[in-house]
Amino acid sequence: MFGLLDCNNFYVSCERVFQPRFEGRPVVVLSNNDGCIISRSAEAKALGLAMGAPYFQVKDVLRQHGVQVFSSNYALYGDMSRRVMWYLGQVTPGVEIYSIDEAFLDLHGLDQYMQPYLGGGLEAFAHTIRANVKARTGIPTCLGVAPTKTLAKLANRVAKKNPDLGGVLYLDSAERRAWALEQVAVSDVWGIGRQYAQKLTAAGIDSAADLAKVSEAWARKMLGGVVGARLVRELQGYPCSGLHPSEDGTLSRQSISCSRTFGRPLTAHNDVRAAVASFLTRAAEKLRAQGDQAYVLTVYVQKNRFDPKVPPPYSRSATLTLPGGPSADTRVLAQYAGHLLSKILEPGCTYHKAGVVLDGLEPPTTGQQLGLFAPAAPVAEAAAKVSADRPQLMTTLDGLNARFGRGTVRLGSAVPTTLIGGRAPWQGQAQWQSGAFTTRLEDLLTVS
DNA sequence: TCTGGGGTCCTAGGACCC
DNA sequence: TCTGGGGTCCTAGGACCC
Repeated sequence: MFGLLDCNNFYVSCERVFQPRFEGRPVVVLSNNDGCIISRSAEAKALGLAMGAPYFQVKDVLRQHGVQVFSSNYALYGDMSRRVMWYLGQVTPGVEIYSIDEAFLDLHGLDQYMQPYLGGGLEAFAHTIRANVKARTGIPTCLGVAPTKTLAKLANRVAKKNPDLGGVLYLDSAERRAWALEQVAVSDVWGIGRQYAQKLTAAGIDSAADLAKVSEAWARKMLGGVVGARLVRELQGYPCSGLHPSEDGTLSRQSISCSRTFGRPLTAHNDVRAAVASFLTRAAEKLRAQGDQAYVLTVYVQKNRFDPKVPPPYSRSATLTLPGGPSADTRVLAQYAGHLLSKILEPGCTYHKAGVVLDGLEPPTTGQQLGLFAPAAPVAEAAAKVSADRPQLMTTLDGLNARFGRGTVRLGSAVPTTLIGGRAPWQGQAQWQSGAFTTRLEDLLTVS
């Protein structure tokens, strides 16, 4: 059996843990740059506020109903997430962290085992987990338990929609499974997005139960090949995907990116360059934190796609397989990024957003291979020289930034040449950010 | 004026090889 | 001029996820 534990309205719940006066009131959390709504309390949902709604379009509604607005505070959410995941790791044989607020649990063989302890077996165990997460972290959750991941997701969803279930649904019998499948619209099945939902309803497939009845060939044809076939099999109760435990409570990525919409449109290439250098710095930090090097680097810039005066294409990108071999050195990566950027920046263009992506991630190879396949290109030569010089520098830099705060020590190229209101020109708004209650000493709550 | 950010997996098609 | 079958690797793009 698989469990799927999902935190309810996670970001809103995190804010409420530290400011309980917002309990029972409508609350929303906004995306970066205070752009759109990314988390809503039940009360906010009841007001008709949609997920992803742009703030500027709904701000009157927010004000009218006295909705409490927060800018996103990832230092807080990330830390709360680690606490939840850590606890799950203590009580189950395997945890796959699926996202900041969701985890699959390995519950195989636990039903019999739990019976003598909890009487009700797995179902009672699920209730215990949920209660303990709430008691230890303050975060409310729902837990679906079923023979496949897809059914566990579905069970979780049904548990969320039916408060009488007490936050847990265990699909242990064919009858319960059939009932649960009837409750869920096909568009709400895990793996069915907008495009597929449209195709399916056009074909008269409206519920998850309908989808569970289609033939494999039909699923392959309509739902993107093998993915669709697996999805239907999983709905029928045959597992097609196992649990991939997250080692020591962290997630290891196959690609790492960092991108931002700028706080204001940027025209000066120097500003865009500094922004990209700072995004690259962040991406390289994440790369080293997971103990990898990157072999492939992509840089992209975007114009404003919402501006009718700007013709497509909105985005230009350039990708490079590092000629000097994989690297985790910010200086090396930044040099290549600057080079890639020169290929895609156009004079007189106004940019809205930029980003970097690191791919081809692998652990550092032992031994010195520098220079062996040394490329002739001047950029590569310069880059190789840089990384050979003081190889410990990145470790030192990460140590300093961990101790004294992110950005304490930076590359010169990532430092903005001008500041606007004390911030770099690419940094956005975060008008309503709460404190880093759990990770910054100055923000600790005081109890009087 | 203001519209997020970070991921995964799969398929198709081209280049190249024997 | 006609003309095979299989394999690998890479990239671009689509669809989906939270």
